Amino acid sequence: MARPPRRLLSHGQIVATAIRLIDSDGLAEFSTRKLAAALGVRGPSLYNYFATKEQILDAVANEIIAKVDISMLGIEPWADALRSWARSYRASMAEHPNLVPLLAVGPARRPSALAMADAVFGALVDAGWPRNRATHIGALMRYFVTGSALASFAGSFPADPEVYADRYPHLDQAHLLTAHWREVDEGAFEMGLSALLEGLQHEYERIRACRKS
Amino acid sequence: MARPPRRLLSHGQIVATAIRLIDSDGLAEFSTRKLAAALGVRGPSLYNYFATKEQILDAVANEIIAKVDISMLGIEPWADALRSWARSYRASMAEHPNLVPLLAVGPARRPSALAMADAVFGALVDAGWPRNRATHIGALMRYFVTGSALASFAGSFPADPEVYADRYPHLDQAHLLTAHWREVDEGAFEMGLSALLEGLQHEYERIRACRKS
DNA sequence: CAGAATAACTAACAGTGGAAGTTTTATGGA
DNA sequence: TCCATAAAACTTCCACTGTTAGTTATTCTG
Repeated sequence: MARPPRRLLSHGQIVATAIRLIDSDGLAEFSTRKLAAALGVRGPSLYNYFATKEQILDAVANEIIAKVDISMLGIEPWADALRSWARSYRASMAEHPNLVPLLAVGPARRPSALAMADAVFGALVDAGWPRNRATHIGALMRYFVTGSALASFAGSFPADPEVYADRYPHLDQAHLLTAHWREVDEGAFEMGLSALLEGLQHEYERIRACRKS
Repeated sequence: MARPPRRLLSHGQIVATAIRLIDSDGLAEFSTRKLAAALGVRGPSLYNYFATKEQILDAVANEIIAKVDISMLGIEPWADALRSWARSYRASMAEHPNLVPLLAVGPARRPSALAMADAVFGALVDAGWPRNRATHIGALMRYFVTGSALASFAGSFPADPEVYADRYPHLDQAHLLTAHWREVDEGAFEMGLSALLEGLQHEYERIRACRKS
């Protein structure tokens, strides 16, 4: 086929199909040829739209992060806002577990990730956090949220009781974890989020007390 | 070359060389042929020692986690022990940033990771935490530590000030982050760790208060 | 001392990301 | 209206990947 009457593809279409393929088959199975086939086209045609496979994946990551709700930042009190944002952030990644490894490598030059970092940092500074502390909080929240989305904790334990016998005396019930991994992961996330925010709240009050004196 | 007088390789040697290669060239560049070449051997010979590339990487992950210090667990007070363990855990991964993605996917069947989970869980239960709470704490600590090791927060911001102009008003200083990424990441980790442990300490006291009444 | 197991090898497979060059179409300027 | 150019698909090709199959020579075992 030579040049068709009209463009057969679009950036948005390619990204959407890539997300669908990665969701269903995993990141390791994802290739440019399979993506092209799913779009009804041959492999190299994709290079008319993206220069490299990496750029396609970058656009995918950008798309996912763009769906994180950041509207509460700067509006609700900082700790409440941080809690809601963290939940939305985690939920967005949990919808696409296969591409969390992509999302975990940082803002890079992705607009949506930079916009999110900007909103978080701005909300914290406006709330009275010193700038260096606000930077730390942005970082540590990302650590926690991406860590919690990256891989299931509960689901990664072997379901076979034999594994634990004798060798790991405290893990005698661990083989039951896989059955409830969703609740365990969610519970751990919520417990960690509450602990983190409680600790930060105390630090905030200590800093305010110092300022006033 | 036919069968040599003596085995040319060993599991330990293969794993050590794999770690060296991944540290220097990255996970994406790592291939069985390159590993074999570094060992003075042709590609398929590795399959006399490991059934798949994945098993080699699994052995690599096991080796790294085996170096995490867990000796304080069950000896020091639980919160102190958790702090020291988390630092050692993070330090072990930070020495090999290129293979953190491997380590992040959970205990699987790796002996060293299961031993670590066993020690953490045991220490918490012995300290009086309810078992389901101890499970959550083990999970959320792993979330935070792997998240903090997975990718530099500070180092992932573009160093080019142009990127931030106008679009991201609060990030006007973000281009300076890359220069100090080590301190920023370390500071964020320590701040998060302290906040997390402070929050958990409060929760612990609340639970103890309930028990006594 | 015969034969089995071992540990290296070469050759080959299907699949990968990507580059080069080809062909046809749409479009903008004279 | 005609033509040059750029666009967007194509085919072909390359080096590389993980892995399997089959070969060969050596060592170990009965």
